[in-house]
Amino acid sequence: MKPVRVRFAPSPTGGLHIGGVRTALYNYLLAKQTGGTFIIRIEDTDQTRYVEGAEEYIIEALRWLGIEADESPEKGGKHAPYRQSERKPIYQEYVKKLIENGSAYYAFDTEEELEAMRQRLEAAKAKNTSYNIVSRMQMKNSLTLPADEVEKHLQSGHPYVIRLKVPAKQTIRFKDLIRGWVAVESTTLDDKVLLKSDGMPTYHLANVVDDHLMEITHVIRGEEWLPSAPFHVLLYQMFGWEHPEFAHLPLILKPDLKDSKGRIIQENHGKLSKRDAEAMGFPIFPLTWQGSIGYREAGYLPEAIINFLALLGWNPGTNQEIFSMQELIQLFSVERIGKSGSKFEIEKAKWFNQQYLRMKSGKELLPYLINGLQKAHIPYTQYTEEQLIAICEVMKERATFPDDIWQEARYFFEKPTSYDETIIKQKWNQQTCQIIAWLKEKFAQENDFSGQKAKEALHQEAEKKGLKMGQVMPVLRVALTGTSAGPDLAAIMQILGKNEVVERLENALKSIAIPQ
RNA sequence: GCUCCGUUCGUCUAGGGGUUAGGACGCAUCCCUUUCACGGAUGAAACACGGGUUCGAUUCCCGUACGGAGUACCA
Repeated sequence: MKPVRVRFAPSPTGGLHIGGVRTALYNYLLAKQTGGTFIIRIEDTDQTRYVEGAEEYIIEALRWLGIEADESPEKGGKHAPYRQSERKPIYQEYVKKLIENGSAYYAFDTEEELEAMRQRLEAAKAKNTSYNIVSRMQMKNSLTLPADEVEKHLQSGHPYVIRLKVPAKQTIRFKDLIRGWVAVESTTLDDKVLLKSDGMPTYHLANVVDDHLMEITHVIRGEEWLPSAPFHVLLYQMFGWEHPEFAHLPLILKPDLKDSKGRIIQENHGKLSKRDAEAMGFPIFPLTWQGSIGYREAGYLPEAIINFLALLGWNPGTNQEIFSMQELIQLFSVERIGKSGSKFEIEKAKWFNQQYLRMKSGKELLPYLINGLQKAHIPYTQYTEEQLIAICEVMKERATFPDDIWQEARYFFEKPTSYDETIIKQKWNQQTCQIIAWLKEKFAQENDFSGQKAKEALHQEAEKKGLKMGQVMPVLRVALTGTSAGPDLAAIMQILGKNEVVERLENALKSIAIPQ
């Protein structure tokens, strides 16, 4: 495939929605695969919705995920500026061409007049209540007003918009890379506003002009744009330009509400929204944004998010599930994107997270551990770096998130304050107590303590006393950690070290009463 | 309402005129294990419906139902 030029064009109206991330990802993958160019363009033509910091946030969020632009407002590029608000004169220049060739016209109607028109048409039970080929002849615009009056309005600074003059009886066809041929009758289209009264372009104008000027070859965007694609095709036609390829991505849908067993409590439909995500307890933004926790802060790894998102609507046709960004770049293809929306099931994302967590070495996990401990104000200076790495190694198999490493094993950092009652009731007795006491003495005298040796010693002693491992190991575990579950005891003792082990055994012997 | 789009296990999906309809997540059972987790094995679980076309349709065509998106001087 020839090198493509694609763009991700968000509005800086808030945090970057996870659906937007997937759109950016697909664009990025195609660009990198073809040796093409991935552009970030900021669509900030609605000044009323502009949010301070949103643009920086979007760039930073994509960067965290490993999606870096080749051309962007930050980086620049041969088609700068990449912020639409800075391109205002360009749109005005181009829309003039449309006026000149009769493809667009001035409209002077006030908001009240537009509302009146809608109500009139609704009352008349009209099928189409929009400003269109029929209704425009009743309105105040350069099609109905005499030329001199139009001129007068324009000169006097009377507010106006420029509207697209949708042609009569034309079938607009275009081929969508995902959906195939889409056809719409021009009669059903309305005369969209191209230039707003504040002189800013609407999405439709800005998008077409910029995509053409920036030599975009493939427009890959969400399905919510499919209904307006005919307008864009029309605009390309009117400008006398060839339109880029279109690919409209299926939507990401909200998941059903489920209980802990995965049974559906409530079936949900519709586009995933921030509200839904927050109500169901999973992030919607990559990074925390204005109090809404991000995937990063919730403990998701960027590789996992990328992998999960890549497979939400696309698949390579094989049974492979785990993909690095490099593999995705190699394997991605627009043809293999599905047509229907995908429900966003966070359980699968967690599974990916677990997979990627396990692939990391203890050393790679160390910063996550330290960060988590610091945040929770849990002291850890009693351990060397090697010991902390060993904790990561031993815990990562049973963790989904980095914080699980210490949350599932607090006993590494704090001596047990209570002991699992079930185990105590079942196995804490005269005999096992004796063994623990014996072990304590033995370890205390040991010069060359090791977890493995300690475990073996226990093994032998238990055998001598005619006890099974199943009777004595849980007792040792509960004495050492207070819990009944966790990693191999030899590993735990190794990390804890001789003194700590002896001390904890002593504490246990003192504080646990033998049940009657 | 109108326009456009869609529909394979609960979910993400593979497949495609003749298949025991495949995989993954989740769920269940068993094995491994001192335990939890990991791992392994097994299981329950799907072609929305109705008409065509055809020797044969889940696959192709047409309807219906259901779902979604759009319908702003928002993107």
